[in-house]
Amino acid sequence: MYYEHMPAPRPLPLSSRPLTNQQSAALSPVFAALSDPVRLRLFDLVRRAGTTGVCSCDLAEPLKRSQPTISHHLKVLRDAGLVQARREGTWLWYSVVEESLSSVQSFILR
Amino acid sequence: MYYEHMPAPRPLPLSSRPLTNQQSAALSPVFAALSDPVRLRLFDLVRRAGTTGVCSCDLAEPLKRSQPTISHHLKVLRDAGLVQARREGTWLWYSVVEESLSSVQSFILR
DNA sequence: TGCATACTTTGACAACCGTCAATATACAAC
DNA sequence: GTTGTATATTGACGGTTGTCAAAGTATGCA
Repeated sequence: MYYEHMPAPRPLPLSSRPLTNQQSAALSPVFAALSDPVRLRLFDLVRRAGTTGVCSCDLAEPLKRSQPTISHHLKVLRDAGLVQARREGTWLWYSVVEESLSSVQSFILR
Repeated sequence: MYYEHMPAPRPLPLSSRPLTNQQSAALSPVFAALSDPVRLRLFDLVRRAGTTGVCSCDLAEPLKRSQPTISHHLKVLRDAGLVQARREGTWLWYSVVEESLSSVQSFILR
């Protein structure tokens, strides 16, 4: 029940304090990692591979980029904490880090 | 009720098709607009101003950047469709574009 | 017309980014 | 060891980005 003299609920659950310098400095690299179209598709392909993961050698061809370029982009995604690699013999299996997008999600709903 | 010969439901609601070239090209500018720490705080400040909006002149001081730099960042956010400006006399009132983060949200839940 | 305020554009600079060829490293099999 | 495959690193290239000072544009007011 509502009383007119009470404040109306906010339409969005905005956080009570502005984003701090540290918060934005921690969050922006995640956005930066996803700011390149090739990396977006790369992340999507890795995510589709699920827990099994995907071999980096299978990523260069669909993205039409050289092997060093794919390796570079995977490093950016790794440094941002979005994907991880597990070695199995000669191969590296890439998979997404679960909950790695939670900071982005929190910012959207902030 | 489950039958063993039926496929188990996926743990995440992954889209059935990989991200296309066009989709990633449309999405990456939004991430790019949020890939700078100053712009993240800028967007946050504008969002806090709600439908009233905020005057650009009140944004330079808290972010410790020159007025042309703030103007540049606001243009990036505008070009990405994240914020909009409404003129009122000499002032420009900036406010967020509602639902502008829905594409990011869709990608996260993809 | 002139002046003041709010904001944008221009131009310049260093730093960073995406890309690839070449090279290097890691691992497996022989 | 050597050879082959998978991946990473280096180095270089043009292009982009964040920043500010300076100049330009737009609006309001006298």
